[in-house]
Amino acid sequence: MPRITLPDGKVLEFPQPVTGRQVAEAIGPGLAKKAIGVKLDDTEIRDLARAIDRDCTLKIITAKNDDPDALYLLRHSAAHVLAEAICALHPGTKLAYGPPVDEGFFYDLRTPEPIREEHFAAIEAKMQEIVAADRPFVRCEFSAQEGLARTEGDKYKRDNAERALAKGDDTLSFYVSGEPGRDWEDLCAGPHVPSTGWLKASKVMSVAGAYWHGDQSSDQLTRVYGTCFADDKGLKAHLHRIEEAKRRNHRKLGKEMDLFHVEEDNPGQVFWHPRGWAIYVTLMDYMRRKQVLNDYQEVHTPSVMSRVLWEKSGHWQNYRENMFTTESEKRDFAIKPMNCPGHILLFKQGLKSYRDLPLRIAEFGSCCRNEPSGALHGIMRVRGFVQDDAHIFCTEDQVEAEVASFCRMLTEVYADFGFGTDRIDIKLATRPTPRIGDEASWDRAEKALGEAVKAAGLQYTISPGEGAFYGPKLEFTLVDAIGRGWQCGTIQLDPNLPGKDRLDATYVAEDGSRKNCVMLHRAILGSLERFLGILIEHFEGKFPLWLAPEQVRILPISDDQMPPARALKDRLVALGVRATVDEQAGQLGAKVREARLARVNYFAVIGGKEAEAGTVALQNQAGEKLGTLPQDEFVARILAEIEAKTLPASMIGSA
RNA sequence: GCUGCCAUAGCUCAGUGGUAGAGCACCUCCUUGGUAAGGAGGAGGUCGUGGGUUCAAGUCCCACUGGCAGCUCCA
Repeated sequence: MPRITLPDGKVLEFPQPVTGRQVAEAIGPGLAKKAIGVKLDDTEIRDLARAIDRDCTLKIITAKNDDPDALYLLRHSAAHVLAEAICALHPGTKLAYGPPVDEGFFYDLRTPEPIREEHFAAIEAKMQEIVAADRPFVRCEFSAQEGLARTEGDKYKRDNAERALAKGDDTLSFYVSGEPGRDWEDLCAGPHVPSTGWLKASKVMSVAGAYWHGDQSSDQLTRVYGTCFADDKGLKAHLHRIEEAKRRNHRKLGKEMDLFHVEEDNPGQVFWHPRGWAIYVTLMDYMRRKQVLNDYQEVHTPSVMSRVLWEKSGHWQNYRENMFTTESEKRDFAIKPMNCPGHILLFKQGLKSYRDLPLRIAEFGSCCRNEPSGALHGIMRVRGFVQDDAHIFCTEDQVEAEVASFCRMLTEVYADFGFGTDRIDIKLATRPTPRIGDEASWDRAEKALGEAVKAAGLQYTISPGEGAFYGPKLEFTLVDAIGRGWQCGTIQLDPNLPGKDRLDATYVAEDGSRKNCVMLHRAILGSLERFLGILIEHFEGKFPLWLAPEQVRILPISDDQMPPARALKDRLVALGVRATVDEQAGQLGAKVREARLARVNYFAVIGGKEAEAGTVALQNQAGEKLGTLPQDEFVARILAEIEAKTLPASMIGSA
């Protein structure tokens, strides 16, 4: 006698097991028509046609672009349609695995001939046929034995089936797209939408290689990516977002705006051009100021350190293949991939008292990591980079307060770049396996981090098992202007590295005894290179004034205004403003066009009238004409806007 | 690192086995102008590198390097 509780708290009672569809019908026929599945107890998504025989809470899932559960169902089902289409067009195709993912779904399979982009149109046409036929997804359940028999000779599906059984399932389910025995079927746990007709807004996106179970030594499969939305509108919006991402690509804008380049013979290391470096330095100066205000002390430690030190820190044993090494007079050295060992050595100079703690040591640490070539990506993932790194040496009792104050500093910083708390996603990564340390200290550590986030007035979710082997960590992900997430900030509790067995960082406690401190590894921007890449994409190269590489360009109308134009530029430069004069001969229209394309924030026109009156005619990057104003007023306005770190009008408010 | 795709002028790209092209940028000259392109001329290339097929290779084949996408990785 299932008692079913609806999201609004209403309870429906049924005399016998019911299907999701029957529940929907009981609520209303309109809803039943729109329903594509149900979610039980907020955890289990099920087919509409499956019977429910227990008490539960239930949500009817309808096809909506903003409901992750709906997208899950649609995409999982679309993966079947894709696979069926490929099987039809490429006989002999072996199916492996086809789950929904963040932006859509994929299907891993092995085809007799390689699938290429030129096949997409045919695959999509076939998919549309299947969708138009509006065939039902029919769940067929078999006993373990019968199910296994059905996968006989099919390496991948057999393996999937065995894994499902090993996991504890006692039956195996297949989904038929249509009529059992006649139409295409696939071993699949489900769930699926009621019929293929729901999958109108599907598209094949790309093709890539993948390995069976992600194992490089295993079979190479073809992974075909697709996506699916509730309707055309959702699909179009998605395709538009992809176009947006292309337009904002930092590699493209970096070239276009002359910010940096990477040499073909030196992959993974950035050559910063004057304009890019101007932003970089601004970022660094800004963080330096923030750190001072938050009681950090800036230091600088060596880039190359002896193997002896890396052995003590454990990096030589555990991180070797990611380090660039060198040698001198028969001794091995490594370029630092991290700053923590150096900071501990620095901490250990002189005797530290409990009165010195917490001690916050910051460094714009230039690190090199020998990343695999395939991982490199523009300036986002490089082999040489600088972190806004700092280590907080403290006692276990001080951890919570330190983490809370870090959270406050971090939200202030992010807000200055236009990421308000609604654009920060916080995860608490908890104890992994394997790990070191006893359960009680993990309990305390995880609790301290969680409480600290709350104390800072923020919310977090748990990321189970994702902590470092030595301690839990918080990870801060920024959501950019087009909704993409970028993990930047982090704070990790580490009792290991400063511990007795590693670098042994101690202080004299109140009772005169020596105690080991714990340390917090923390960064807000992460890698400056990567953060700048994120900013380029977030702002589409149209930086807020305080960050912009060229803040003001002065446009004289003719050579006669060159002297006053240069004088105004010199005045601005002396005040720390990044200002230039367009010295080219040419018409004003051309100069305005170039200034806008170069994403200069403000351009100040000086013609005969302005020169005489000591004014400028002002326009901004967006093309808004801001009128004619006295030069004094203009200068004051620029300085005020830099000081206020005003964000571009288009970036204010959340998306 | 693995798989697939890609590599032509500073940039964006065309060139489908038979004499290397366009637009923009650059240089020179003319033009001194009022808010998104004034005009004329010029220079610019070992077609990523190395091998092979061919009478002939930017074009076809192989390897390497780099880039892109995905995988994997990110103690």
